[in-house]
Amino acid sequence: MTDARVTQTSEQIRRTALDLFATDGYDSTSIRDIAAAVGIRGASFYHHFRSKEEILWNLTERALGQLAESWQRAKAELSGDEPLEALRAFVRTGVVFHAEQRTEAALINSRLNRLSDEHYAGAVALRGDYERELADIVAACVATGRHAVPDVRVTVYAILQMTAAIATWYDPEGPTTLDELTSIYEELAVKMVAPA
Amino acid sequence: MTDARVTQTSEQIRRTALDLFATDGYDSTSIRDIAAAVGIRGASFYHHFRSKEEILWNLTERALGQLAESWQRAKAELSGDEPLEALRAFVRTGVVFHAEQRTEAALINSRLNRLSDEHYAGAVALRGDYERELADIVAACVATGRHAVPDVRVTVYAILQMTAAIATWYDPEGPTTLDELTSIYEELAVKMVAPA
DNA sequence: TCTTTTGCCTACCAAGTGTTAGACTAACAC
DNA sequence: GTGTTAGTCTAACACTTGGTAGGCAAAAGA
Repeated sequence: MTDARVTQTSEQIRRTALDLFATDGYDSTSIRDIAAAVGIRGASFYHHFRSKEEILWNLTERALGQLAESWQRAKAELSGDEPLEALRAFVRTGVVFHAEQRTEAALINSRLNRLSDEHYAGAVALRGDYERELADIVAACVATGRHAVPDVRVTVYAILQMTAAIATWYDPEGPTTLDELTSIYEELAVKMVAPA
Repeated sequence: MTDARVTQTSEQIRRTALDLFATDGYDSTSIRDIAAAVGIRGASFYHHFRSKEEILWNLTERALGQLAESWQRAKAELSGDEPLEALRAFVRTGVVFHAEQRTEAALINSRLNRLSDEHYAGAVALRGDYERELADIVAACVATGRHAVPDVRVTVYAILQMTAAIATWYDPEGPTTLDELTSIYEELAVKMVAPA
């Protein structure tokens, strides 16, 4: 058994654990809960993962990777270097991720501190990379002179977190479609960097 | 022992529990953890509270009450009925609350779902009242014709949640003072309702 | 003074926790 | 066929969980 191993069962465990962690929280989800939902016994879980923390990290790393990757893809498709377009694209991918991958988002937006020290540091670093992307964009917007912001750092947090919160309330069956949601958020973000 | 009872020890238990819930989470804080931090044994906790859930609800209700109350106070001091001033005041009190009462904020911004069904419903109702206050303000802004917003409901969530998130990152020792923070957020919120 | 209440204690309970040991079966490699 | 591996199982370990029973000392009320 290696870490990278991906079998049918281990993948099913991952999916199930992700769901349960997102719904009930990491602490109140037991190995036996996960195993039962997959149709095996608790002990068999340990054939696929070394510990409960390992699967948490495994899922967290994946989720952070997906978020970063979706932004990198969008970034690559960006033509020209108009920073406002980058801002729009960044917000768009953020909204889509948090609305579509709500369980993954719930994981990375909440208790990272259940991870071991190294893994926690790793997660914080990955999240920091992502945050820095937005900080650079906002700074570039301001640098054009055509936009202004009361404080770059705080504005970045505000944009990041109003986006992240989508995962906690968005309902695909609700009154707002994903398309509407992305354009609403794009507009809000653009307004936030509007000249004073 | 009644619910409303407030003694020295029970107050100390409340404070300690609030801290531990905010730091470690409700699930991973045991009655014995709380008791030990207060200097009593686990069993003595039950002299002051009927159950673990009771103290969670007790703290949650207080925190929601404090938030609502601080807004009601600010609202009462509002002169004139310029809705933009109300928006500024609402954001201001929200920022101050989430920056100063970070532990209380952490409690109400996370797992309300550990509450019993009735208490959960109560908490959601209280939060709903608070949210509706902002919704009314934003709607009033739009109604003047001098402001516009892509979508009232979503904008309300965005403002509410960028504010709530302050509790997770704000550091009083950090580079931004509370005064600066409030004016940054006021400005951001005002921009968000700027005419399109 | 006697009685009640307050506030804490020790000791316990039943259930659940993450995790390990060791055995078994089925499939695959040679 | 033989050896190895994957994947599961039962059983257990040591410990923690929320909560209870009942007792004991000090204070308060009569």
